[in-house]
Amino acid sequence: MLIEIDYNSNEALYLQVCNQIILGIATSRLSEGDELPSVRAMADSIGINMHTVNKAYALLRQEGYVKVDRRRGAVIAVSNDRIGAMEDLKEHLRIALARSRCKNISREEVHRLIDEIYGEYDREQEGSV
Amino acid sequence: MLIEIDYNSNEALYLQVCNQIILGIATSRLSEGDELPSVRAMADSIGINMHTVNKAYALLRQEGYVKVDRRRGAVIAVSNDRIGAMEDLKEHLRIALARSRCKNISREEVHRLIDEIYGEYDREQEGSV
DNA sequence: CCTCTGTTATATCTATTGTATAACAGAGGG
DNA sequence: CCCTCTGTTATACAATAGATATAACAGAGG
Repeated sequence: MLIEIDYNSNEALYLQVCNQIILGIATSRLSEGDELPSVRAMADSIGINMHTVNKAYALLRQEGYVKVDRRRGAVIAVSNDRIGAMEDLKEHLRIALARSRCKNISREEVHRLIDEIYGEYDREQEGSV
Repeated sequence: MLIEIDYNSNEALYLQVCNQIILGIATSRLSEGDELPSVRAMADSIGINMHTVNKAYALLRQEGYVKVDRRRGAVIAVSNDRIGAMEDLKEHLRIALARSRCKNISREEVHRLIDEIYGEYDREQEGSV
């Protein structure tokens, strides 16, 4: 899977890598059991340091998106800790929705936006694998 | 309005201040025209440095939640740049929903969560002012 | 004039981020 | 058995962000 780094973004490099892989899983461009490139290969291909990729992989493992074999490297393996994920999402939404509520974005508009994003996920899903 | 700092959080102090004020506006504990304490008074009351509060206020101004008079200090004044707010929300949701989708949280559950959070906003709204 | 406001300029310290070089242990292939 | 690849760890270094501290400035008002 292609990872693209935005150097103009104020988001840390290792988080960009992390998030793009999670997006890859959500859109089924990456599936359970798929192997990620080695930290060195990934670092080479996107032109950043090995340790930065290693930090991203370690975070992905900690958050339950990959498991790591000594030989196979990082393998997509999503743990289903639904309760924790639900709490994390709620905490994020609490502040994100507060911002949009201040800006007069209605609950219905948020619902529509959710559906729109899920639509994007499904659309990307078809053109892959 | 009472601001509470969580020193165990990994969120920056100035962001905690910023977010709690935005939550205050969303729940109508703060209303258009209300004056925030001066940066020095706020810093004193929550036990942090003046510059940290100043950074929070500057960010609130930049994101369009307050205006600043030389004499009155920071005053709640929400700009309604709906388009920008919508884009920001979408960008945040794209990655947040990807995470929850990986953890098998359904679109319907997200919709329910949205309503639940809006319920919290409305409930807090009644017991204030 | 004195006081309060946000703002700015320094300086200092710590933590985070990113890069760099190097080495280690385990697993597999020739 | 050796060579190579894997993640992992240990350093070191530079740059940036976060938080504190002291100090001063200009504007507005009593």
